[in-house]
Amino acid sequence: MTGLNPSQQAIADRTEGIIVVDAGPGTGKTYTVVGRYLNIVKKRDVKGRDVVLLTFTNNAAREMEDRIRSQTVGKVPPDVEDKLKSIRVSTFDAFCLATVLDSPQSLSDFLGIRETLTHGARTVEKDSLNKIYFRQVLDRFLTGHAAEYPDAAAVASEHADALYQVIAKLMSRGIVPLRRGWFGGHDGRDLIGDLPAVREAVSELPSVKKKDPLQCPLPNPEQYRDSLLAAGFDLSGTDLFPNSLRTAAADEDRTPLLALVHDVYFEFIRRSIADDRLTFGLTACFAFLILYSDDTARRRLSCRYLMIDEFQDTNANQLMIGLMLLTEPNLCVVGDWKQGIYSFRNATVENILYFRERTAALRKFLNEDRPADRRRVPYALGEITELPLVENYRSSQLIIDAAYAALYIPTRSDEELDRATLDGLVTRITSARPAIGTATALECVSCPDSDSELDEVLRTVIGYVQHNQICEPDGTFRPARFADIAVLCRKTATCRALYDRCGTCGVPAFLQGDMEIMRTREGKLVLAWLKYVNNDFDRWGIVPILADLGYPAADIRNMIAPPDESRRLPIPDEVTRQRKALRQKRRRITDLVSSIFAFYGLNNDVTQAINTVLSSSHRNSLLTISDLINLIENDIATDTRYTVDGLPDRDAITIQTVHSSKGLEYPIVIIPALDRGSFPNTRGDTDVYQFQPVTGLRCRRAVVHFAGREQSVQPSWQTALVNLAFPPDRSEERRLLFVGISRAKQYVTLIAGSKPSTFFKYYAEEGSYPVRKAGTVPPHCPRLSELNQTTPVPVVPAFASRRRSLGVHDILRFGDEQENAGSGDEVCGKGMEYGTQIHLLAQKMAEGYEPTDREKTDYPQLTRVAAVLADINARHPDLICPEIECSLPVDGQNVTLRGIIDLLVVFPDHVEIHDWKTDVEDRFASEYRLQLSVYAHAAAGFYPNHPPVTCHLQWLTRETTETFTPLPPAAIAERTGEILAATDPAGRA
DNA sequence: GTAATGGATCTTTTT
DNA sequence: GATCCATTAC
Repeated sequence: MTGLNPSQQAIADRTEGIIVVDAGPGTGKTYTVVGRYLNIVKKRDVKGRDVVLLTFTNNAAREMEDRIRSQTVGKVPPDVEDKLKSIRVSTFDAFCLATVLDSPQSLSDFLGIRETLTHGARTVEKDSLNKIYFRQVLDRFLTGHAAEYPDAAAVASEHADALYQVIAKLMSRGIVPLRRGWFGGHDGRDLIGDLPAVREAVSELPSVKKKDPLQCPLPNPEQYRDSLLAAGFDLSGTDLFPNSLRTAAADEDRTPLLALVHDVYFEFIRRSIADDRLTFGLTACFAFLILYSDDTARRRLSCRYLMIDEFQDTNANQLMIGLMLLTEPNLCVVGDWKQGIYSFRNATVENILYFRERTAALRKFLNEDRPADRRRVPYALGEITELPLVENYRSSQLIIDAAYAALYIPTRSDEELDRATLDGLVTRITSARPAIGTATALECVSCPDSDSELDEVLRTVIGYVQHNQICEPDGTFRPARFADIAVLCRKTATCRALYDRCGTCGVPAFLQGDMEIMRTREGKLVLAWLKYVNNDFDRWGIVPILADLGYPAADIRNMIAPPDESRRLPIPDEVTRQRKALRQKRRRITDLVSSIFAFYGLNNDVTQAINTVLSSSHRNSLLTISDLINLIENDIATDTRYTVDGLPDRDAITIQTVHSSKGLEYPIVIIPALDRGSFPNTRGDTDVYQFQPVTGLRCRRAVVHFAGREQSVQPSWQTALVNLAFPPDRSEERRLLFVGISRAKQYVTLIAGSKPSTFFKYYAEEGSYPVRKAGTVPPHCPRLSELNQTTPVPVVPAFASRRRSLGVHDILRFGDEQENAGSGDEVCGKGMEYGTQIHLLAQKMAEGYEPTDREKTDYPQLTRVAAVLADINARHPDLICPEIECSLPVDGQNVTLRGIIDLLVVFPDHVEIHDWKTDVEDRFASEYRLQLSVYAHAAAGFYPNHPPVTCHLQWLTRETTETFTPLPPAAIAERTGEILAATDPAGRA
C-alpha cells in the first residue's frame, strides 16, 4: 500500500510480534490497520482464516471490510484475493455470540449446570427488559432463600437494578460464580478488595477538626446516627474514637453480601441459560468461559494474527478472549486512551495504558493451572512494541493543542493533577494540515442564563455560516455551510432543547442518536393535539398548542379561563378549523398524526421517528386516540428513547452528544452547556452496589436494627467512609472534552451559562483564547430576531430522495366501519390492552412458558395458541422465533415497510409466518393477508436461498387457521403506492 | 485572616 | 450525593 506516512508505515510493516498502537484523533488509524492487514494476508504462509480483526461497532467492522475490499479488488494477486474470501472481520459481540452458539455444552459443563443453551438462544438488547427479567429472577430466588442472608436480601430486593449492574461489571472482568466459590478475580478475592490498602487510605483521611458531638470524618454524620448506635459506637460522650471507626469501616463483615451476590449471580446465569436468553454481557462472559474451558473450541476458533480496534473500549474479559484466541504472539491493539469514554459500559482504559502489566498478569492467570504443553496462551509475550501514530490529518495545531489541554484541567477546585505523570502517558501529535493556516480559532462565550445559551448557539451557527471559510482537503477554501457545523452536548436533554430551538428559529438541524423523541416539540405537539382532538372538555390540552403558535400567556388565559367573562377571548380560528379537520381523521391514526405535522410544515428526522413509533405500536388491533395519548405520556414518563437516524441529505447542522460524535469530524464544533455540575458532570456514583479492585464489592445501604425490633434500610456508614478515602476519578470527563474538541478541523466555540464549569473557565481565563461577549452579535451578523422573519420557516426542502419507513399497518385499510370500534371489530370488543396481552403471552408460550390458570381464564384464546404451538412443535421445526422484527424494501417505491412477525417458524424445506388474530369476525381478512404477505417476503429475504414461505392467519377467537401463499410483491407495491399518493404532502402539491 | 457551616444547585453516556 | 460559594464564627 502506498501513501502511508513513516509512523503508519512502521506499524503496517511490523506484522509480527505484539504491538500497541497509540492512535490519536485523526491520525489515519483505519487506513493503517487496513494496510497492516493486507501486509499480513500477502504473506505466503498466511491463510485468510489466520487473521482476525475485531471491532466494536457494526459500522466499523463494515467499513474495515469495505476498505480492504476496495483496496484489493483487481489490485492484488489472485491468490491473495482468494484468501480474502475467508476474511474474519467482526465485532466483539458477533464473535462472542458465534463462540457461544458453537459450544453451548462446554459452557454448561464448566458451570456445572444441567440446562444448555440451544441454537434458538436470543440476545435481548434492551437493557430495560433485561432489568425486568433480572428482577423476576431475583424475586423468585429470594422467595425461597431470603432467610439465608437476612439483611443483604432486604437491601437487594429494594435495589434489584443496582445488583444487576454490579453483576454486569463482574462479568466484564471475567469474575464468575461457580457452584461453589468464584472463578476469576483471584478466585473471588478481588471481591473483598485490598484490605490493607483500604485500611491505610481510611486512616489517612484528613484529621477531624469539626466540632463535637460526632467526631467523625463523615459529612452529615447525623444521617448515620442510627447505624452507628446500632453498631455499638458510644455517641454519648464528645469523644467518638475515630480510629476504631475507621478500621471498623474497612473491615466490615461482608460475608452475607458476597454470598448473596454469588448466589443470585449464579441463579441469573442458570436461568438465562435455561430460558435461552442472552444479554451482551452474558454472551461476552460465556464466550470467555468457553474459550477458557474447551481446548477444542479454542483451537477451532484460534488465529495466528489478531488486531483489535478501539482498544481503549475493551474490558478485561475481552483482552483475555484476545489472548486465548491467538496461537502465536502476533497481536496488534490500536486505540487511544484519551478517547476512552465508555467506562459506564465497563470498558477500562487501563487495558491500553498499562498493557504490558495487564497482559502479563492475565496470561499468568490463564496458564497457571496448565502444564507447559497445554497452555491456553501458548506463547511468550516477548517484546511489546509501542508505536504511536503522530501525524494528524484533521485539525489545525491550535485545535489539537486545545484538545490536549483538556486532559490537564481539574474538574473541581481542589483536584490536583500530576502533570508529570500525565506527560508520561500523553503522546503528542502534530497537525499535517498547514493549508488551514490562520483560519482556525477556539473562542469562548459566556451567557447570563441557560436559555440565552441556546440562542447563543444559534447566533454562533449563523455567524460561522456567514463569515467563515472552510478549508478543503486540497487546500482551497469555500464558504461554510450549516452541514459543516456540529453541536456536541454532554447530555441528550441539551441536544433535544437545542433541536427544539432550531425548529422555532428556522435553523436547519438534525438530531442524531437515541433520543427521547416524545419530549421534542414535535412530540409535545402531537400529544397536545391528540388531547385536544380527543376530548372536548379538556380545555387545557390546547394550552401548549396556543403557546407554540406564539399567543401571549395572558391571551391564552383569557381564552381558556378568563378571570371574568368580559375578558374572554375566542379560540383562534386557525386552531378550531384544524381541530375540526383532525377530528374527521380520528379513525385513521397514522393519517391524523401526519396531518398534525403537515399543519406545521414539519417533516424531519423526528417526525419520521414519531410516525414510525406510533404506527408500529398498533398491532392487529385498532388504536384509539386515547391509546396513543397513553403511549406518548408513558414514553415521556419513562424516558423512553428511540433511535433517530438523520441522513445528512440536506444542509443542516448536526446535533448529537459528545459520546456519539466519537470517530466523526466536522470543520466547526460548538460545545454548549459547559456548566458547573453538567460538564464535567460532578454527580458521583450513587449505585447502591459498587465494585472496584481495591475496595472490593461493597453496598451503600445497610439494614439498621433498632432496639425495639424495628429495622430499616439506611446509608451504610462503612461504605461512605471507605468511599471518602477513594475520591471519584473524573478523568473520563476530561477525555470527553478531549473527544469533543478534537472532532473539530478548524473552529471551536465553547459556550457556558451563568455558572461556567472549571473546563470553561480554563479556556476563557487561563488559555489565550478569545472571549466573545454573550448576546453581542458578531460583526456583520444579523440579529437572530431579524433572521427569524427573513428566513422562510420552515427551511425544509422536499424529502423526495429520502427513503421512507412505514409501518406495515400504515398500508392496511380497515375502512370507516371502524367508527364502531370498541363494539364490534375491536379485538373481542375488549380493546387494545387485551390483544396486546394475548400477544405477550403467546410470545412467552412460544418460548416455553406455561400460562397460569388465571391467565387461561382471563384469556380463553390461549388454549388455541397452545394447540397451534403444539402442532408446530410436533412437526419438528429447526427454529421457532416469536416477535421478530422485519423490514421489506418495496420495489419501485422509495419505502421500507417495517413490522413485527408474531411467530416465525423455520423448517428444513420451508418457512412459516404465523400471526395471532383475536378478531371476532373475519372482515379484515384480506387486509391481514396483505400484512402477512409483507412479512413473508421480508422473511424470505433473511435467507439467501429464498425458501418457500407460507402464511398462517391464526384466528384465535374463531379457532380456525387460514393458510395461504403470500400475495405477489406487486400487490404490496401497488398498495404502498396508493397509500403514499394519499398521504404524502409532496404528492398532493 | 482561617475554618466551619448552611444553602443552592446540579443530577449521563448506550455497542 | 457532591460541589461550590456566601455567610458566619472566632
